[in-house]
Amino acid sequence: MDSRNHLYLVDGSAYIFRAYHRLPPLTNPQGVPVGAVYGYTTMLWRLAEDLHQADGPTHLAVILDKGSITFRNDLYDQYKANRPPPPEDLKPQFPLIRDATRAFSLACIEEEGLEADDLIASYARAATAQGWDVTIVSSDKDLMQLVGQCAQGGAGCVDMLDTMKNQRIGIPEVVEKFGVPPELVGDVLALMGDAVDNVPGIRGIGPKTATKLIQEHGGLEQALAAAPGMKASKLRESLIEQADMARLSRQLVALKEDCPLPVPLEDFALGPIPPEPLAAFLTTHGFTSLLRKLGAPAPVTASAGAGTGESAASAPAPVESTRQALPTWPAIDRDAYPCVQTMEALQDWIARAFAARTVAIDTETSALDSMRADLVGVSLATGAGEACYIPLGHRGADMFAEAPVQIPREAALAALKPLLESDAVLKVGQNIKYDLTVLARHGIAVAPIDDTMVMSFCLDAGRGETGVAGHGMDELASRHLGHTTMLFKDVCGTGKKQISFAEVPLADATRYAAEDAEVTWRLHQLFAPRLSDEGGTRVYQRVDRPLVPVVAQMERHGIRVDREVLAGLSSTFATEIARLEAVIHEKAGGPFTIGSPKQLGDVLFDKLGYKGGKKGKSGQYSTDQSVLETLAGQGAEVATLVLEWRQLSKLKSTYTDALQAAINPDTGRVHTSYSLVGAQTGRLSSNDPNLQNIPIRTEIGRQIREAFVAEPGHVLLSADYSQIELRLAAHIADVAPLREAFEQGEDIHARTARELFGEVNRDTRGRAKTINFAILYGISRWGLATRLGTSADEAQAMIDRYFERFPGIQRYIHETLESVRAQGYSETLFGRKTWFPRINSKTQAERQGSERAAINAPIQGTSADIIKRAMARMGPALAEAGLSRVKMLLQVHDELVFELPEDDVAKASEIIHAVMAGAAAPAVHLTVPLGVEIGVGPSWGAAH
DNA sequence: CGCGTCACG
DNA sequence: GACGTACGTGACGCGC
Repeated sequence: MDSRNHLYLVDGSAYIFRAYHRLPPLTNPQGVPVGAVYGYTTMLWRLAEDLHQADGPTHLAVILDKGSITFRNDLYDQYKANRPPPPEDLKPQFPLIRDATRAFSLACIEEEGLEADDLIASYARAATAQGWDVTIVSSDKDLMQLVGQCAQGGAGCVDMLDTMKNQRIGIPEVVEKFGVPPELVGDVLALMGDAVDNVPGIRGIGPKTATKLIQEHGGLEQALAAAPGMKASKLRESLIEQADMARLSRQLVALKEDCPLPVPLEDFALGPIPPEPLAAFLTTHGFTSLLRKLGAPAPVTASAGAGTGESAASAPAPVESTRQALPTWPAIDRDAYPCVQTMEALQDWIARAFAARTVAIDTETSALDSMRADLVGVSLATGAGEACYIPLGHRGADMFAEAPVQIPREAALAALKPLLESDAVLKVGQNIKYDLTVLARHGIAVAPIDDTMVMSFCLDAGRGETGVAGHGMDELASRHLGHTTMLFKDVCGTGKKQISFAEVPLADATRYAAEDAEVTWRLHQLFAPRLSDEGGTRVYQRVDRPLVPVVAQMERHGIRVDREVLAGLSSTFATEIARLEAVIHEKAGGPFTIGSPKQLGDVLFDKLGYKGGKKGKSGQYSTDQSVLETLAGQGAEVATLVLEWRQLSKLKSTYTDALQAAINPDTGRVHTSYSLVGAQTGRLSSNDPNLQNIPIRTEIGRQIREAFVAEPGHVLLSADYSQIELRLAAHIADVAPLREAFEQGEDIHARTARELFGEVNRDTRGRAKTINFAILYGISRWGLATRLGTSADEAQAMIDRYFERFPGIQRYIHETLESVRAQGYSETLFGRKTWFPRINSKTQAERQGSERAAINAPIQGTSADIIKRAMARMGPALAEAGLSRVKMLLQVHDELVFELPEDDVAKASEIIHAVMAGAAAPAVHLTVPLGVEIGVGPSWGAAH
């Protein structure tokens, strides 16, 4: 047993910010928000529990920030100037953090003019100098500079503990994160800067480049000194020009290790924790299950609700039950998984899965495209530490090596099929749509299913510091399980040396694949109760989960694309592009790369001397469409030519060339992949290729839609919601005149024009249309002014007029923002949440951006919910009408595209119309009708 | 890899 | 008073 002293330094301020964002907005019995306090309290509890462990704390102190002005502001007045003020419902929690610390009878240190980081650094140094070990409880990257410090004979060691991820951070973890040892972390930070603390760094250098430079040169000063000798580049210039900024940044990120210590180290010694003050604190705030653990009787009244406004049907459990229920699993041991190579072993696992009733599955394949990938193996997980890998298509490492022993693929799949199709066993996957598609190609219809990626999306859309919380497995494992997964590149490598999963040795493949299944299983255990506690059940169960197999089937159907039509367009475009290029070069007085905005800007504004060039932040002239149109309006023919060149280049490279390459050789069709978690509002997104942005607005682009065709004897049917977002705005904001107009089937923009201007003509209708859209997108007078070509004052007058005629809109905007500011998220009519972590940002642009997005999200999101409900119902409705030959192929936000036999058109139109128009009911009764327009034709173009 | 640009709803 | 910001996406080419 180690008798050395071990000091724990808790970075309290950083912790509560993270706890605040991760935990639901709980309140104590007095109605005071305590979500972050609760998280903090449980963290202290867990640390206190380690008190008797061999490696546990002998001394502990909580370090807090005090005030906001520190010596760093003397170095750089902009330091932390971008920091948003804490959210309103976090502010009252700060003093409670001190209360909580005192309740545990622990030391709490804060000093004016010093950041918590500096106090931590100074205490860490003092402690290690005396030979103590130190653990810093934080995940702050600045503090990673302190890790290690094991140097001078017998002195103590420093590591970090991220309690949220339950992860120890030692030298290897720091090297993994920064690519350099702790003593060089400050140099990397100085180059990359830090947007949150407003440390400038060097513009254009991010984490990758910063790490590379420090690795190569061994330090900041060395890198700066080497700059003049580098080959001419933007990077070289930046390093030379901004060297002083980098040096300033280096000072800002340096930790002050010689602060006077306000309280001597010895005073942090831990003894048994006196229960009385703690019990009183827990009682006051209604932390009942911790009270129970303490052995005190829980008061009956102390159950604080989550206060999310959910209906009684999904009444939240008592305050901390969600967190308290966190299972205590053993750490993931990826070396312990069996590789299933015999039929007997496989049958054993199938039996276990039937008994468990829930099995996580993951398929391993040879490619990312689920329509082209070959199945290489399947992994299963039935519990913590219970996972296996079943190799099915592994090869030898090279042409001379024998393939490893495997169950023949078809035999194994035949054995798995009853399990995967059994109603009695829930199959859980991370992005299970992929596995559904792969297995469907082998005749297996996997059901019923849950998807941890989609569950995460229903819980946490928009969450996370960047505003975009990832929902990928590696990120979820790290965030929720504190586990760092093996990465695909760890087993297959990257770039030229990348190998197919089929060539991975079975031992590695088993570690990787079975771990993924186990992680998925664990995530499912966490997410299922969270969904019911946090009110996400409704939208997950009723909207997104049913959609998964539907979308998988749409992807599998794909759409027929006529290669000849595309090739013809490509060649026409190529000729015209070449002609334009010649003329443009002639007018420019010499050749240049038209596709380079940089070169084009120089040609237009420097060489040809046109006026009106504006350089942006990057020092480059803007040459976007609006700029070129302005020039063209002033008679610059070259601008017109460039616009034409741009249009054709775009169409050729993005569509007519790329779509030909996207035709699947096996099916002869194009299969997009939809992301169910791509858009924060709940919309789908489409990729590889994106079939949601096929041209339609210009005649020349529209020709591309002619290439999307039906099979012989069939037609394409396009059904789209007309003005769905405006209709929803009229319903949600209760705008009587707009509702009435929709009921009467009036032209909605004309009606708006009549309300705003008193008369309807081409001009007023156009302006009204612009304003209607501005409302949906979250209005700003400047934005509207730009679109209308008027002054901001006139735009403001227009907005005032709009609010006056449609007071419901103003009320909606006000109430939506109030609610998002207080709760942190918006909600659609069907209960889908979108989080806006920057809604209270101090940076105006950031805050206003969030506000506009928050105004738009309930409308765009409700529209997304409605079409998703229609999609989920479409298959059964068509089947019931005997229309099983009708296939749904595409979704483009407010449009569905079907392929069907010509004979089915009349009957199918009726069903499709009914399903789409009625998709909100019965969950939501809309006070406006949903209009659906249907078109039919031999091609997508003709169906519009 | 970051940026500018542009295709869609 | 200014921010050449109206919301949400994905893909391409350029230049490093």
